[in-house]
Amino acid sequence: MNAWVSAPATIQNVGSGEIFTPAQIKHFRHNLLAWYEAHARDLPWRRMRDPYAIWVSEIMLQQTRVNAVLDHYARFMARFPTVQKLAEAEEPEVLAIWSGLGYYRRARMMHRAARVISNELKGHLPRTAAGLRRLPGIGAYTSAAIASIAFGDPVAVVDGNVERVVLRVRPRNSGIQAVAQVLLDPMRPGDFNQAMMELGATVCLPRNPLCLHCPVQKLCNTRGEHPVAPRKESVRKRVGHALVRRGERVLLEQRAQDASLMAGMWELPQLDGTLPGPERLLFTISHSITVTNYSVDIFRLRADEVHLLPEGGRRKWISVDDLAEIPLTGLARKVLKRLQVFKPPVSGGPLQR
DNA sequence: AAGACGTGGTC
DNA sequence: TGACCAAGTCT
Repeated sequence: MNAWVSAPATIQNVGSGEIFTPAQIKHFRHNLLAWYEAHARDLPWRRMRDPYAIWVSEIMLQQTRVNAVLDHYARFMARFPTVQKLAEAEEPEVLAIWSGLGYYRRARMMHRAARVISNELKGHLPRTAAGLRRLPGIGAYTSAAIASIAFGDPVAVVDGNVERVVLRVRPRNSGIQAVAQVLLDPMRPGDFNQAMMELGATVCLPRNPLCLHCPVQKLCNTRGEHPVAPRKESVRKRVGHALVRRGERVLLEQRAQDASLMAGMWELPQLDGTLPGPERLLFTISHSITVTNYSVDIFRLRADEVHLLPEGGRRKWISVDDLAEIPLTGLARKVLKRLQVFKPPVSGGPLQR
C-alpha cells in the first residue's frame, strides 16, 4: 500500500465527510474546547476583540514563539495602537520597534498593508479570509486566523501546530486541511482554532508529546508517533564588528538597501580580514542567522581610528539615548545590550498589566 | 516550488 | 554545546 494507491480513497473520505463519525466530531470539539477553557494561557491579544490587535499578534507569531513576542507586542501596540497610526508611520520607525524579532519582511509588509487598509478600505480590515488574503503578508494561515478569531468566520487554520495535531489524530491518508475543517466547531471557530494551536504548542509536542494530558487522546490514531522532516545543514562562519564610541555616541553602519538579509537596517561597523590586534578584542559571541552559525568577534576601536575600518555602508554616530528609535539588527541589539550601551525601553501603554 | 528569511529558547 | 525548532509568506 502506498500513498498513490490510497489517494482516491482520501478524496472520497473528504467528499463524503466521513473522516470521523458525528459522535467523534462532537466528542473532539467538546473535549478540546473544555480543555482550552481550563488551560488557555492568558495572552494580551486574547483579551482584545480589536481585529487590528489580532492581526498584529498573528503576524508577530509567524514562526516565532509566544514568549519572544510578548515584549515586542506590548511595545508595538503602545506605539501603533491603530491601523491609522501604523499607516501614518514611516517604515524605519516600524522596523525599529520590530528590531530583534526577526523576519523583518513581516514588518514591512504589515506596514504596507496598513496603508492599503487606510487608503483603500476606509481603515477597516476585510472581514473574510478571502478578503484578508489579498493583503501583503497575509497568507493562507493568517487570513483564516484573523477571520475566525476576530470575525467568527468558520475557517479552520492550519499552522505547524495544527498540522502536527491532525497528522497524529487523523485516519491515514485523509487531507490535513479537510480534517481540520471537519473538526472545526462552526459555533466557536476562533476559540477552536486557538485551542488546536494551544494543544500543539503545549501538549501535542513534536518530540515527546504529553499524551496523558491530551483531551482527545481517546480518538487519536497514533498516540504520538510522528515523522520528522530532515533539516538543512548549518554553516559556520567567523566575522568581526567594531565598537567605536565618541562620548555618548556609537558609530553604526547601515546595511545595503538591496541586501537580502535585514536590508537597510543598522549594525556595528563590519571588519574585514585585517582585524585589530587581539588586545582590542572585547568578547566573542555566537549568533545564528537562518542556517549560518556565526562566531562574532567584537573589537573596540577609538574614535580617531575609524579610518582603519574597511569601506562599508553609510555610517552615522548615534546617541545611546536614541538607539531605541533605530532599526538595529538583532545582533547589534544583542552586543549593545551586553555592553549595557543599549537599554531597551520598558514597554508601557495600555497593554501593560 | 524549493529556498530564503531571524532569533532565542530548549533539551 | 549545538541542533532543533516556532501561531508562514513570498518569490
